Amino acid sequence: MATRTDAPTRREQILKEAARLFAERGFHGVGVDEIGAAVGISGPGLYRHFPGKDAMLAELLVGISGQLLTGAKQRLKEVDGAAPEVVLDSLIEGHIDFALDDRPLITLHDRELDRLRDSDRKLVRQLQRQYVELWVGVVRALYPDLSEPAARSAVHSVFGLLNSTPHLARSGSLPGRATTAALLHRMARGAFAAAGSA
Amino acid sequence: MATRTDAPTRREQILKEAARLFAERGFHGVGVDEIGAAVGISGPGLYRHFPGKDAMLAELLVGISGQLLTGAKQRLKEVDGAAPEVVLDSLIEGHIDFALDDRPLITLHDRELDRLRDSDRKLVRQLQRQYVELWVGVVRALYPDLSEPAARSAVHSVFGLLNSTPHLARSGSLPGRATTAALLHRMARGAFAAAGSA
DNA sequence: CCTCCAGGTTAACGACCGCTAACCCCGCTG
DNA sequence: CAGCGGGGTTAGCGGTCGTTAACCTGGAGG
Repeated sequence: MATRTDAPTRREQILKEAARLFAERGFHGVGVDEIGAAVGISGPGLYRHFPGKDAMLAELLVGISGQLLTGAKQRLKEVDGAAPEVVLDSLIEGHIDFALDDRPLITLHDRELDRLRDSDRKLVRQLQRQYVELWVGVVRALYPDLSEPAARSAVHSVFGLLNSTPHLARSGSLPGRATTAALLHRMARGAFAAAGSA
Repeated sequence: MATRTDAPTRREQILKEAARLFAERGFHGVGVDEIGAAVGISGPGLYRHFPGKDAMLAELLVGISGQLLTGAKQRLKEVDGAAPEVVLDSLIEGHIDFALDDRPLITLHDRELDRLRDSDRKLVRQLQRQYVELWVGVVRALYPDLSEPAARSAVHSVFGLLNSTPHLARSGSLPGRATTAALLHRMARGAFAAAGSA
């Protein structure tokens, strides 16, 4: 993992603030002036960096889906040949890291997809589908009795479980990141195990 | 359960269609004209039934939260004194029924809360909190080793799991309502069990 | 038969929002 | 030092949206 140390570019600032605002108030609920104000410039100045408001959302959603997918592929390669439990644990860990570190993006990811242009939406959906199918393969390797539709449903449901992190913030004082991550990990494993014992 | 057989009133039609549209395109993404068109009247005719667009959303969200809470209380009364497993199963069953039968409402429920007036939002949050606390009590009765914050996190996460039903529709042809419900139920139990074995 | 009202209609207003136009400033570079 | 381009600014246009105003209509009640 090549951790960035240099200062974020203006584009990156904008994307980050836009993600936060979109997650908080919805795509249509945020004006370009607010996004500009959040990075210290005002309104139309954004158009020096993006062709339009839609483009920001598109770049965010494509970026998320791509990151999730390539991260998962990377992890699959790293643990290549290991037992299915190990592979699944790695996938779960990766998803939890993402859900805990980029909550606004996780929120956007399944909330604002329909606000995209057709071509962008197709791309995002394709990336998402690949990500899901990757999980489905691993889950079925671990629980061969699970039918493919059932495995797919189970994967989607576990995503729902892991992506609940934004709600955890609001509720009572989460007891430290590591503890929360461990709890989520256990629950995901437990959910899959229960799904597998048809 | 007193099942309704009489025709739905116009108000109810409007609420139903508004829920569907809000879930599909977001509160700000739907115009009053579209809501009107969905029930066969046009635009400002809605104002004979609601004081404004916000009021529709408010009534929907308050309604959902209230229904979930009173339904759960009802179930608690029905199985009063039973073993904790039985009580939890009943809660899970109720939530799954709701998630499968009223997907648009489930979607709205955690997506558009911030679009409400302060007073309405407070009310909804209070109802939601009561619902959560009711679950937390049952979960902790069944898994006494679980700390209260952990139990609360677990409950929120299982809600995320159960509320993933809208995503199941999009993906592959869910194999019948009963099968899906059974799968979700098993997974929820498995997730709680895994959370409980700290 | 007249009245009235619930429940519609269309027209239009005012606010807001995304985006463009026109202009400006400043730090490079030849 | 001239020029120029990246990255800002403000003013304003065009369209959309929520809401109100004014008007209409069919059926129930006295």
